[in-house]
Amino acid sequence: MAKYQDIYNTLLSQIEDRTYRPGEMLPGEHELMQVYDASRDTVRKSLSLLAQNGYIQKAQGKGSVVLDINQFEFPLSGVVSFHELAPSLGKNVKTQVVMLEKMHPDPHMQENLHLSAEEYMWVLQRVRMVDGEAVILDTDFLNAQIIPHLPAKEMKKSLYVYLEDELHLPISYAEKEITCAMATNEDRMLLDMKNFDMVVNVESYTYLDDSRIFQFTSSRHRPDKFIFKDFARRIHRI
Amino acid sequence: MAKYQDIYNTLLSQIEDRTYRPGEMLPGEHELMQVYDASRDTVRKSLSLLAQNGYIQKAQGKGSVVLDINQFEFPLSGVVSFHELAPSLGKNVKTQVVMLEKMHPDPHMQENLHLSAEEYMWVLQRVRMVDGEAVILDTDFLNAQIIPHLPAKEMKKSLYVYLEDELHLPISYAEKEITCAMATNEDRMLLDMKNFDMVVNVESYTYLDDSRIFQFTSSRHRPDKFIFKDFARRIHRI
DNA sequence: ATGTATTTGTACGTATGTATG
DNA sequence: ACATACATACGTACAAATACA
Repeated sequence: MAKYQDIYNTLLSQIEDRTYRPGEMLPGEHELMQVYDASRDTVRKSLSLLAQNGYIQKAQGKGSVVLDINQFEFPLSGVVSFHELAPSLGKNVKTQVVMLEKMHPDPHMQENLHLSAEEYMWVLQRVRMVDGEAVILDTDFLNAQIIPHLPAKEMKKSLYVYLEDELHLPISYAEKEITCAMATNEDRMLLDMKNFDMVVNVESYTYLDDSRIFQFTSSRHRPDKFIFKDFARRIHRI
Repeated sequence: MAKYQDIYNTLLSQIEDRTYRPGEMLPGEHELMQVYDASRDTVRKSLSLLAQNGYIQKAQGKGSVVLDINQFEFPLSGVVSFHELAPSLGKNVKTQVVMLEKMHPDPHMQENLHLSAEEYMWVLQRVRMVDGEAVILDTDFLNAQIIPHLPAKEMKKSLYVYLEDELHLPISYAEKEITCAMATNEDRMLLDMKNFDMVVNVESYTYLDDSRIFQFTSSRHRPDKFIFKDFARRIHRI
């Protein structure tokens, strides 16, 4: 763990446990240098990370103020798995594995995962139950050349925990696309759709450190249970 | 313009005009130091910005590879206004101003915009037409203490251009929340809803450099015309 | 209104560590 | 084993914005 990451994690914990409350100023950079026995460069890296992720706002001549956002759950924002954010939902959350198969990709998935027809992919389908209702249908397609084994019992917990902690795969970044779609028969079979006739479809492509794609996921949500929160800084060009 | 921003903008232009194509490597940091007569620190700041925004992927020991995303439009991602992204939609786009009024905020908006009952806010309602169909209903609530005048004719173009170029307001960051909602009578009156009975509602809170909130926006989209793309890097904690 | 101290922003230099080829 | 490239960390200096006496 690099020093600047240590400082980032410590400050983040202190923001989350309200040692530093929204509206309050963080200690200045010089003070943090002394507290953590670090150079200004290192302290500034940590603060920049906090600012990027929406925890603080920096202001020249003033200091860094703690923002009062990020106090709620941040479903789907960033590259976060369902089980990582489940605790913050504070609900009764369960996962049912509907399908787990190794197969050849069809032409569409060959393109999505950059596979040839002879190679293999995993297809993992899971239903997410919140408070006893089936409200999310996740279908994952994984490059089986990168992930040879996928134990079914692990999949009831977190795919990401298995990939990172067991396989030490360096998950790096993701592209996501959110759209609406009409509910399919599969949606109606596997989800408690009530009277809704649409779903929110979140498609994501996940990449490793070396920019290899290893996962494509379609996550279909019942519309009343869907929420996406985002924090973004404005980028001024020219 | 700081040097690192210059380098960022130059490299970004070169990525967009395909001087550097997806899959290709950028020049190494030492080469960029010579090209731009800059220190390594400065070059690295530029590259980090490109990586944050999804244009390149850096890899220790290898270099920086250009990613092939961000080639499409990025609707709503980041803090971007409708008119800024309209050209990338490449469609026939028009805006109708439905309402522009200065009034006192109700209790709900007093809380959203941090206003007292005696202060004023602007309410700006606009319908976005794409290819002749009314598909987006934007309702903006703006702190009238920060923005005293709001000329109606400017609003047919871009609110953000007016706020930044005319008023020099330092727009800094935004929180957004995407949910689904049943279409209201207002939605059905102002939008071409076809047979859809739901809308996608994007609520956003926009802040200035000093963390003052100055805008709350509700943007209601017909579901078949809604798309949101996101790029996110995984943050590893502890 | 002015000057001074404080705080963050930018830029440069140097050294060492780590991953890749 | 070696060279290359990025990552981290330390230092210094000055600029720009802010706060305050």
